[in-house]
Amino acid sequence: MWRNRVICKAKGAERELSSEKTEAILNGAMQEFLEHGYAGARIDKIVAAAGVSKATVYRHFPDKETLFTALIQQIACRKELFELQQLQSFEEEPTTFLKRYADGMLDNVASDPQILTFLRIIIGESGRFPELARAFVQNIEKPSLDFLTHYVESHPKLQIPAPEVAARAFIGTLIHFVLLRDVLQSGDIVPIERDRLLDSLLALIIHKNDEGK
Amino acid sequence: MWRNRVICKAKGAERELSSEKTEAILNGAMQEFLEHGYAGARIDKIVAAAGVSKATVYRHFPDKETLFTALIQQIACRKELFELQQLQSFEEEPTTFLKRYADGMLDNVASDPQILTFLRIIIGESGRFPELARAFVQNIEKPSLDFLTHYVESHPKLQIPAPEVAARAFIGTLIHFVLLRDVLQSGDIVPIERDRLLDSLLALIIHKNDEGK
DNA sequence: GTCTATATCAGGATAGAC
DNA sequence: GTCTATCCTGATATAGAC
Repeated sequence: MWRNRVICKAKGAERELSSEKTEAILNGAMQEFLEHGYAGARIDKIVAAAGVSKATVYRHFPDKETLFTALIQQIACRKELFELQQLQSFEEEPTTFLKRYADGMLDNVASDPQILTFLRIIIGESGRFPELARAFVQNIEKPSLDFLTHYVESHPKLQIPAPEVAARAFIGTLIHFVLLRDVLQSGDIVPIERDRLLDSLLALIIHKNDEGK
Repeated sequence: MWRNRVICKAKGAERELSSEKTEAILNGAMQEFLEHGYAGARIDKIVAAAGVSKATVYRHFPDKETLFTALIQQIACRKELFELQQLQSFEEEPTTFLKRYADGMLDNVASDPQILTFLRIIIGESGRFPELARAFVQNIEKPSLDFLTHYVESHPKLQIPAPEVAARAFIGTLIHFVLLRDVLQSGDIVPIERDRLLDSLLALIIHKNDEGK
């Protein structure tokens, strides 16, 4: 079980005015920011979606940028959205577990439109909002890498020479696949059968080149 | 010089009014769009950077969106920017060649701020401009994947069971590394020594688990 | 074809009543 | 603390002279 002390302090997140309206504002902001990005988002729309007045928004958040930052930080801290079942049982075959892990990523995470939009924003705004990108890596990417590294390193049935790199190759290949297929919507341009990718990838990682399966 | 028979047809790109001004406009647009994204870019700034009047811009491009599309498509067609030396000599050791290929990606591509910004835009706007994302995959990603697949598949010294997957694992791991380190600027959060990553990655791909190098 | 000048309007942010 | 009504800057896009 992986309890990660998390960096999740948005500029105005500690303040709690009337947390009811704050919730409504953040909900409305979520739709608008995720759909149109930072610059493309319109405060009017957020106001309409939240069902509050514009002045109320500005009483809770000093400006658009702070609201955006608070929202994205909040999402980046909700690890449940991304977290895959990390209950490792060492009795289970590594391939079975890793396959299920990949399935979770490809089926749950990558098929959720909101998550895809969130990824687009995090990456797209990473030049202007590096803190948000870093919070994402800290809270989402790093725990996954650490977990997988620890898994392949300590599973009794595995003898991986470089666990850290194996974890990166595993996740990197999956992320790249999701990027091409789901984020960039170009799966048909570089097609590959999903199960073939997974099986061969696991063979690479697990390093059983002579397995007769 | 860029004559690419490629899927590179922006809405108004075939028209050539006075290609001198067009060039200037696109140059100005490049700076502004890459720096601020689509919605954040200001036509006034483009006009100033290009040294033309606003009316001239609108005589060459019907609207902001068309200008943006034409620009990004144009960049996505300039494969030289991304293309790594793909001169395979089969006399060379595969590890040597692949190492150099990775070096090119990590040192040239990923260290060019303009390319990083371009990647942020392509991904960030892929929800609203899927054609641009697809042009990028078609012109940049697919050729790389095809080339590497062909390479590992036909090199006499290699016996890769699943060349397509090996190519994806190789590129995917590198892209993921670049994404974390350069795009998201979080290399310090998930640190890994670059040469260790490359060497171990190559060992994984080449599948020489018992090599005594 | 290109410019100057302008129409038009929408965006973020605020004043002041309640 | 929340609303209505408003300010004002700055944006895209166009009209009309040269």
